[in-house]
Amino acid sequence: MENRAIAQLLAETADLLEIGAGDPFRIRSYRRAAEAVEQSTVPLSTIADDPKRLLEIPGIGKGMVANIQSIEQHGSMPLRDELLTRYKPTMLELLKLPGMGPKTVALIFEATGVATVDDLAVAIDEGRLADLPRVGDKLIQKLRKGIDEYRKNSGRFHLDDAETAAERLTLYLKDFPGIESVTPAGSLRRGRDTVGDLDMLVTGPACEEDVVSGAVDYTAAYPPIAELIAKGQNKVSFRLRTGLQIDVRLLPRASFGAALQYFTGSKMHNVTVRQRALKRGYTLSEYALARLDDGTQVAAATEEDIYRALDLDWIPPELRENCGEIEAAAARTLPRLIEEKDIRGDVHMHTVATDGKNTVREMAEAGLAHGYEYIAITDHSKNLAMTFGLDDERALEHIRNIREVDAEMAGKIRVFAGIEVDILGNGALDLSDEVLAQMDVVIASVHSLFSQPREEMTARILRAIENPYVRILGHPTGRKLLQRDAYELDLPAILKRAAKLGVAVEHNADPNRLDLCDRDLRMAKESGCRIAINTDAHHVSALEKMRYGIRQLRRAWLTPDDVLNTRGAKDFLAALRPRP
DNA sequence: GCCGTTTTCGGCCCGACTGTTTTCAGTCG
Repeated sequence: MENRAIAQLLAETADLLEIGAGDPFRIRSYRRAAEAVEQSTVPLSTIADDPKRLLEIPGIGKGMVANIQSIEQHGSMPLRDELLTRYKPTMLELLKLPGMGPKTVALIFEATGVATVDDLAVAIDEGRLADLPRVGDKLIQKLRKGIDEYRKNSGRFHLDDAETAAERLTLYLKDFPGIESVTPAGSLRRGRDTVGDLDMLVTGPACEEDVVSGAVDYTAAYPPIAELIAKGQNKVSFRLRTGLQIDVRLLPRASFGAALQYFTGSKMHNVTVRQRALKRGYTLSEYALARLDDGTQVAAATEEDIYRALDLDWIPPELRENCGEIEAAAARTLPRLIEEKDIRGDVHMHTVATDGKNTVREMAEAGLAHGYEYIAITDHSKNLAMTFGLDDERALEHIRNIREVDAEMAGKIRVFAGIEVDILGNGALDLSDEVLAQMDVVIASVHSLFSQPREEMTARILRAIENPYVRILGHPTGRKLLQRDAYELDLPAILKRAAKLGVAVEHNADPNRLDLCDRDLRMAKESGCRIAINTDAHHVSALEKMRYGIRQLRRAWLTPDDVLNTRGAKDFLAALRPRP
């Protein structure tokens, strides 16, 4: 079974335990184990009969080894089976409704037998919840609304959309006298590939305790608010029409570092940091790190102060997932993560020759303006007819055009001639080897392979990268975030073969693709694969999207050495698979 | 159920807000 499926079963068990009012610490163990399994780069099915290796994973103990083995053998485990005799798996979707926690799910289920979202809607309409303790009109209205929302959207948002919403809100808030800074925290700051809601921290003289109510009122009056969810002393929560929920906290300057640390998370990172604080005789909250005995503040103004007081190096937000970053910060061995300024070339982009919006020259000038030393023009090949893809003849003409621009731009930026060549149904490529031989950069991309069985698609890709002219594998997972059309591929097998052949894998920085998630990127690195990041730009403005992809690389702990296009033009080409 | 610079038992993070209470439980992040 896939790691993701195993993790799903463990997380499900945690939810069921919670509905059954099980031991909270036991529940946490199941959650932690689910996360550990999900994040593991080793397919657990390959080591399920090796308890020693399973136990090496933090969060997996003896009990979980038995659970994982049972899942591998029977597709479930005793505890889950037992819980499912009492509860129904569909009850788990009820937990996703705002206002519905495990206690309420259990209460409603026991009183009315409601176990699905649809049942709940009917029960509300029939007034069957009216007599339940702790279920008043307000909660029923909230649930009714939550059901509508639940049916409408998936509830997560692309990074760029979240960032745009954050920027707009920032402009509004900064107009208020005494608000000095507005900072996104939460999963946006950690650079998750999608964000569920937006946490915004606001500080300045207007956020001091005695005057903050003015700024709170001003925040709650933000015109685009579609629904005000909560408004308290220093917190405002609301939803925009798009469905994006935003939580705004207004905090005094003196505790800003503690607040930023606290609200950046992740949850597990915070739990571990606070445990460390306790061991050292401190307690950590969103207001300060303080001594346990007399409450004296030790650090609060900046994140650096807080981490330092706990004998830790400052930890980049992208690493704060409790995946070893705290141990590394204690040992002073955090890596120097890759940054956007390390990238010296963008090596996948399109022009008017196919479905791009700008000319070769315009793309080159945009690359130059971006500070790049080189770009690669990689238009589509003919099989993607809807993009007016290039056949052999047009491809050769396109190369001549690119070489001309390259010559004109000499001394300023290099322009490589390339192609994004389509993989056909039998795994062959749709341009001749003679033409591919002329290209500096040949990207074989996983297109037009929808709804094929996993083995079939994997086999096609493996065959395609055997072609000696292929230097980069494009869209290696075919993933499109928030859509269901991602290919199900045997990624470990593909990465292993690509590493062997010297074929690099691309990481597409477009925020609705982000082809490789952080775990995939770690897997690529561990497989010995080379990685190239690019924007797949169809327009000059798309070069800006590089920053979103960089955050995924950072989340995977990658350094400049791990990424090919941190090298200069010559070294970049030399690091690709040698041409025949 | 996991874990160990107060180890094989006894711990396990912290606070705000809401709605339903008449002193607080449940949810959320």
